[in-house]
Amino acid sequence: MASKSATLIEVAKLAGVSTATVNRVLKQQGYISEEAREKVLAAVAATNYRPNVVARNLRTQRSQTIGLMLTAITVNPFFVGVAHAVEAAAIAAGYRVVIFNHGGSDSYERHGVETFIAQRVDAVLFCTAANPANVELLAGAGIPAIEIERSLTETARFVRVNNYVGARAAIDHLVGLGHRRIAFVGGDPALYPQDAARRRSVEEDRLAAYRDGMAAHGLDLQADYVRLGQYYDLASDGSGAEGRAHAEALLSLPTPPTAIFATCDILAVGVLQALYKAGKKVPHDLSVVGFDDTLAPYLAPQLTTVAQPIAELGRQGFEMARAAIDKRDMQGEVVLDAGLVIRQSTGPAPG
Amino acid sequence: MASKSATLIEVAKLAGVSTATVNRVLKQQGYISEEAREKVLAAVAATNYRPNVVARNLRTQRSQTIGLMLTAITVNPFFVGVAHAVEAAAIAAGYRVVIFNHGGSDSYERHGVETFIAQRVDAVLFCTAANPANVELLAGAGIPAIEIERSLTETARFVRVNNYVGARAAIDHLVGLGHRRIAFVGGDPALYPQDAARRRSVEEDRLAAYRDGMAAHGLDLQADYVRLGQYYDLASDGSGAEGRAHAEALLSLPTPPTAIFATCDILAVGVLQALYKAGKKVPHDLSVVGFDDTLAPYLAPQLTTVAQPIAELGRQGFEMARAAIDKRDMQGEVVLDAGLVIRQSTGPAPG
DNA sequence: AGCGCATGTGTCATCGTTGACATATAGATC
DNA sequence: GATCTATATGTCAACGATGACACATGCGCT
Repeated sequence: MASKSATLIEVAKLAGVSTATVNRVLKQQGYISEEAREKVLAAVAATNYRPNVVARNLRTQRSQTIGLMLTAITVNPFFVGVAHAVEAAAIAAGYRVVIFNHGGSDSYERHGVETFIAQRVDAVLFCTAANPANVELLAGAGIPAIEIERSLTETARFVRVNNYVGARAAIDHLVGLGHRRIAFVGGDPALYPQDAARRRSVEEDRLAAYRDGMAAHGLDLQADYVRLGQYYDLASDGSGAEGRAHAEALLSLPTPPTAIFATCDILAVGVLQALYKAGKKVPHDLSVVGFDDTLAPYLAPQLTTVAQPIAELGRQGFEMARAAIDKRDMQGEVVLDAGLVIRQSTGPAPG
Repeated sequence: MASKSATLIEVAKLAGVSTATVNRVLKQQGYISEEAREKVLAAVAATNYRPNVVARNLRTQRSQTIGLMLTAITVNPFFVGVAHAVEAAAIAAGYRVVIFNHGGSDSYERHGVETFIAQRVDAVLFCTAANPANVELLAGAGIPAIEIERSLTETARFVRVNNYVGARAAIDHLVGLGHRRIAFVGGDPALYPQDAARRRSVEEDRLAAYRDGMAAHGLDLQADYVRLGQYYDLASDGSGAEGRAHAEALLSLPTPPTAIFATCDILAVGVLQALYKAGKKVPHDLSVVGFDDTLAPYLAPQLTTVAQPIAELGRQGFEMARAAIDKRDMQGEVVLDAGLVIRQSTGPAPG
């Protein structure tokens, strides 16, 4: 029918009142007579009026939009989970979310942040930032920034999981099953950006938990069993090549491990693929533990893994953003629990 | 520093020119003297000016935003791929994307569409709509709608893959490997919404290809081998329960099939899980083919599947939206090719 | 000199909503 | 009867960018 929505002015004209009255009726604030209310509501219905959010945002200097900067949503389902949780929380609170994937590129991330600023988003969540400078750009524009999972700045609020405790649970589980030759396949601290505040990074935390866990159980640390690198190639589609290579190397050692702790489910998938190819049965011949709990439903055998509370990370991230927008106080760092989920890929040590 | 970006007026004042001149410099249109250009550019840099997109959108009556209505991004990576492709194309063209997941709920989808209208998005893509009425709401607001993958209306432009040809390739491949007992595990046409224009639906196409393919090769159609239902439970996390149940039923038949064609990778994953649990080796004992090519990199064995050109679906969808926004003519329906990708889950028929 | 055209710049209404402010009436209180 | 308060409504200037329109100036041509 009408190819354009009516405006407030048209509604006011039709109802025979002023725009202020229409506004009061719609906002349910101030004094309105029953008669006026009815006329306005009738006019709203008759014209199929819908408020123009663009005009409102200009007038109120709020966009009711938050920016979400992701690393690569197609590569790791972790980002999908975060995006969905943020979106759900945002919609429930009357906000919109605009998503950007930087794919590891500084300059692309920068472009995204500039777009966010031009849009006057009310806050930006990073999961995770490619370059701290891009996070800090926002401060200059008066827009709060929140970091999820990995923090690169000293200033932005930050929500993450307790990587150390989660990783330690994986080691304890494997040791409890009788494993003594446990390999670690994970992210190399040197390859991933560090926290400006020198908090321990994701990679450092997980690796330290492995080392401490082994030592606590009186087990040797074998350099051969520690394999560090990337979690996945950002340019690819998360094909598991890194995990495959690590597992192949481990299998070709004179004394291969009986268990592999991969600190990302995508690495774990590569490990499973290599084991499948080598004819090893999981968990009969080798046990595998992952980290994140992002792919479990898709795998056979279903993966034992350290579960991140992904939905809660997203929700908390949004809450922090809201608090910052409303200028409410909130603690600068929130740490959530990560706990082991035992499924089918771990079993008693062979022999 | 400045907690607010400068406005055009402030830039103009600083540069000692009018706002029109600043505008001309920034838009690179009309006549500008070199001197004026330099003054303006200097003022822009000095004030760290960034155009206010909200104001621009109000003035130009364009939001440079498109809405993307998805079914459930956390359940099926197919939607992730589409979202990412749409986003990439949109950003390259200077558009933003706002995503909404209806999760199968009519009323939630309706709420999303109303939000899109209030935001004055320039177009909306559905992948896929829950209710045709929600798609048609947009026509009333003068906003073009495009359907991706599945069409429920007669009016919206539509991009999809050739499901019939893709499914037929899967059957031909299995027959070529010597399989004669081929089961079909797929979506029930009765459970999924139909096209108002009575084009053959996704489910009808894939099922027809199976039937025609079997007949073309002179193979019996066994009712036991055709298992129809949902692809996955929208409320869950795509855990493969449906596929597991189908595969277990098929394995318990007096004469089980030697190959299973599952018309969705998530169904195929469930099938693989059931086979794993039953101790069947893939592809030695049974071959499995999926559809979509969304999970291949995560699985062991890597899945032979009918690949949808997901990125191209998203790109084309965006192109259609753009054409509609610019009021350019474009064909109402675009059909892309779906082709088989042979990996590790199919092999010669046993025996 | 007079005209046309290319070049360069400024003015200002407009987009639709908001909310501070002004105004008006009726009833209550002193 | 004067003053105060609660109720009810209207006016209008923002918000910031855009671009149609008007107005210059200078050059070349007849």
